[in-house]
Amino acid sequence: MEIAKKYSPKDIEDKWYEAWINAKVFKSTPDERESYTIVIPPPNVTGVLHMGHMLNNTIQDVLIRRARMKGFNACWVPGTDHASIATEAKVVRMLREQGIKKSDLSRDEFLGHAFEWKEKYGGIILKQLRKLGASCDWDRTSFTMDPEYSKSVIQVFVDLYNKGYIYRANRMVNWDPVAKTALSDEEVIFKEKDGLLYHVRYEVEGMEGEYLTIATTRPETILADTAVAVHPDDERYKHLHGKKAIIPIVNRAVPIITDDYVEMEFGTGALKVTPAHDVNDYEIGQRHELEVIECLNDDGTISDNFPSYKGMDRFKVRKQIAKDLDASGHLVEKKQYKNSVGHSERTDAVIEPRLSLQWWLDMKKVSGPALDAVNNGDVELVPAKFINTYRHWMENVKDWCLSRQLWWGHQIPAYYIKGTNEHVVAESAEAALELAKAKTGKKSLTMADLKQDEDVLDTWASSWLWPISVFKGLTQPENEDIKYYYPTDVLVTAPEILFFWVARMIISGMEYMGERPFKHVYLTGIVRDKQRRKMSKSLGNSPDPLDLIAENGADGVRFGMLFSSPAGNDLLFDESQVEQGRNFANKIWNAFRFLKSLELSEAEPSRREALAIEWLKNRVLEVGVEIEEYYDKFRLSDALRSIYKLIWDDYCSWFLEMIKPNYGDPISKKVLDSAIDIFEDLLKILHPFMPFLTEELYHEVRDREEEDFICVTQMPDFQFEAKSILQEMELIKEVISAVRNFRASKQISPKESIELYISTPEEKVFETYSEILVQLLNTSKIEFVSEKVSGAGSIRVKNHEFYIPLLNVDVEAEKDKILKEIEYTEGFLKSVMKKLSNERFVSNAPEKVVNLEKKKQSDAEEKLSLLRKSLEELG
RNA sequence: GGGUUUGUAGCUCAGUCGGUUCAGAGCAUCUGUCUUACAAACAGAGGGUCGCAGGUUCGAUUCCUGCCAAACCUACCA
Repeated sequence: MEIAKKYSPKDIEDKWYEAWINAKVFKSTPDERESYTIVIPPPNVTGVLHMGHMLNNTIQDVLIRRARMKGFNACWVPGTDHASIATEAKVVRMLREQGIKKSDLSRDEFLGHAFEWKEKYGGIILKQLRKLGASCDWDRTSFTMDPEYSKSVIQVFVDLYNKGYIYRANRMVNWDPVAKTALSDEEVIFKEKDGLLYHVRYEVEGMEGEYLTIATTRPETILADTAVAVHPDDERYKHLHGKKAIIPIVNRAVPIITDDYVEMEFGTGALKVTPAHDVNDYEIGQRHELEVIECLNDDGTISDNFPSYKGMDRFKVRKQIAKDLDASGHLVEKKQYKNSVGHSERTDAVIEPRLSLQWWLDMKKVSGPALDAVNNGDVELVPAKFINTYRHWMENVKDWCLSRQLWWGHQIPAYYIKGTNEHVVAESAEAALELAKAKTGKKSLTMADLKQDEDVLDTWASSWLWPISVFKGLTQPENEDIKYYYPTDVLVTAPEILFFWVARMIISGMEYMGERPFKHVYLTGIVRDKQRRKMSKSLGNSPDPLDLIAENGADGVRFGMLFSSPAGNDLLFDESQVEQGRNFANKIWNAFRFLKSLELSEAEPSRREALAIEWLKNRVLEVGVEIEEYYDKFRLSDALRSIYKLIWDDYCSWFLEMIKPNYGDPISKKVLDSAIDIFEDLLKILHPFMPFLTEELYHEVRDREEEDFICVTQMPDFQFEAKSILQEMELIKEVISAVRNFRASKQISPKESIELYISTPEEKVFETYSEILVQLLNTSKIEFVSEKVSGAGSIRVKNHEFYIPLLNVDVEAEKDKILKEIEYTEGFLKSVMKKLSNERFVSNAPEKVVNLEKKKQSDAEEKLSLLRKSLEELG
């Protein structure tokens, strides 16, 4: 049968993925083997595959496939996150397009639409992951709003509440006026923005003509000012202490207060205080018991209390008020000013600090064990440099705002008792009713007297349970799965969500399982383009992963992603790397084609063939050990690089050339069998990185049943001990390169055979390998000599000298070459001698080092005499 | 502002508990070759005062200090 000249992934990849799924090879159930577990960082249910996912999931797949082949019971749990804000926003937009307003719907109606949307469009990303070859146990696919998962989220909330860790309080929160919800600190992204710093003067009450000038970036909040603050030691303003200032526009008199928070050097040294709309002002307000006036609605427009501006958007009002202040002579100046402004992670809206009543988790109460777990290495971060960041965050952790003013999510299980200020927290309405009866002493209470909190929980307050709840560890605490799979082995995720998610999973793991949720956290880099720009939709610099796969095959893309991305380093994605992967696949394909093309003979292996096989076997062991070490350190790109070179250089460039029969000749069946055995080992080693190609070839290179999959075979055992053949072959390879180089420089065609004369103290070695030299150098004759051969060019490798007869020997060029070598060696010897004649070196340096220098000396001297002799012989 | 990390060939990165084989790899570049598995290939070659300046040492790319540059995290500077 004719085998295609080029590897064509598209015919092959879908075929094997289907075969794997049908045979359920990725399915895992607890058994007597040791488990190796990875839980996928659940992508947003709204998500589509982007390059970041590709990197992330390729890494997970490599780790899980390798574990499977190392004899572990490997389990990779896939799933999606309900992503409350992002999904709700998407559903609201979809409804709006259909002419439906969210405000016209009841909660249940809205959720009905949302679930419908989720069923229809959600989880596309999981289907896309199959194209990548992800070997997930799809039967375990989880969703953070699955009924049982939800139950565990509520269970945890109730438990934390009962422990006194969760409380409800009116505080400054990060308000997203577009999504109309509170956000946690982690959901706020600060961006440098060019803005204006307005200097505005306020008249001092009772002192006509006396003004106090403040500086602000937000003149619109003037409406809600309730004080002006100066530093207590500021001489400029001492005469104003205790007076009042009149706020322009609203003409309200507010106290002039003193507070250390004010920096004298900044702006004018006077600060307008707006407790309702600024975090610091709020704190100042608390210290001075200031009135709190709100001027903004939850959507960022001016409230009805200020009729002349009511309903205007905060940014429009800023300009309008600046104009009005200018008109009334209160605006002193406007300065260009750069400051960092908080934006919503999900909607990109400018965050409005706002006072509101929310649920909070007291992080200090729960974070201790999680900090220890990382500090003492129980949870290992890879690369380790992230430990400091983690520690810093954990040591300064702030309370977590848990509630979100949304519908899509887990509704907070708090129930308010009508006609009272009381509430109860319980896992169900029925339980809540009982609690309420007990609390109020009123047995007559009914469901109608309870009203559940309208808000839902922050998404991360459900995904922080992921490694536990995908195994139902909270709802069925003693079940087989949780006992078997928890703790998981490695979490692969992006450093961006170290606090959002990783830290919180460790917290919940320690709190609810009393044990780390994972042993290792592999933090990937960010995928950037060649110019180091982050890949993003808005920049349009991100290739579509599915297109890439279609063009180059999943194996090629996987190779491209991992070939140059050490843990923790950003990945500068370049399609040429994917091409390199595609080329590599093709190279292997062609090696396979070669193996299949040979005619067979019954001959015994020649010495050349036997040596080649023996050498390669040892080489595979040597590199295999190296690869194992890389895996242990999660250095996947180094592991891949080693495999790449092992296959391309050692197997293809050297080994196959060594055993290649003369054109038209058959090959010994025994030799081919060995070559195929080793080829299969190489396929296994490569399989985690390039699963499709290796599966295909594993089935093609020898006849196999379809279900005899490479992905569930065991890795070869790498028991390596250094053997002399490895060193000797290195020397032979070096000689071969040197002779090829010589041929190239003399423009001798590879077709033209040459004679090779060798002058060496180790004739035996060259005698042994002579057949390999003949094969790879196209020599017609190899002879050992002790004298120079006349009419020949010469080359030297270490202390071996080689002569190759030439028709025209350029004696002068030969001399030049030797002179240059002499010059270099003399210089080298001189530097060695300088060291050795240094009294302090000889007496201080370790004996080993001194001996090495002495060896360098004798080697160099030997080489010099060899060179000088050659020079003499040339005349 | 605070903290962390990084600076080695054109690019992406290894490496050094200070001392042969230490200045490396892959890609890119250049030169030959359509050599009978593979031109998506083969055979070769060139390329770096290891960011800069000091210090410690017999010896520093490797340790220390300072400087310069970059990246990331973090912070309320109106």
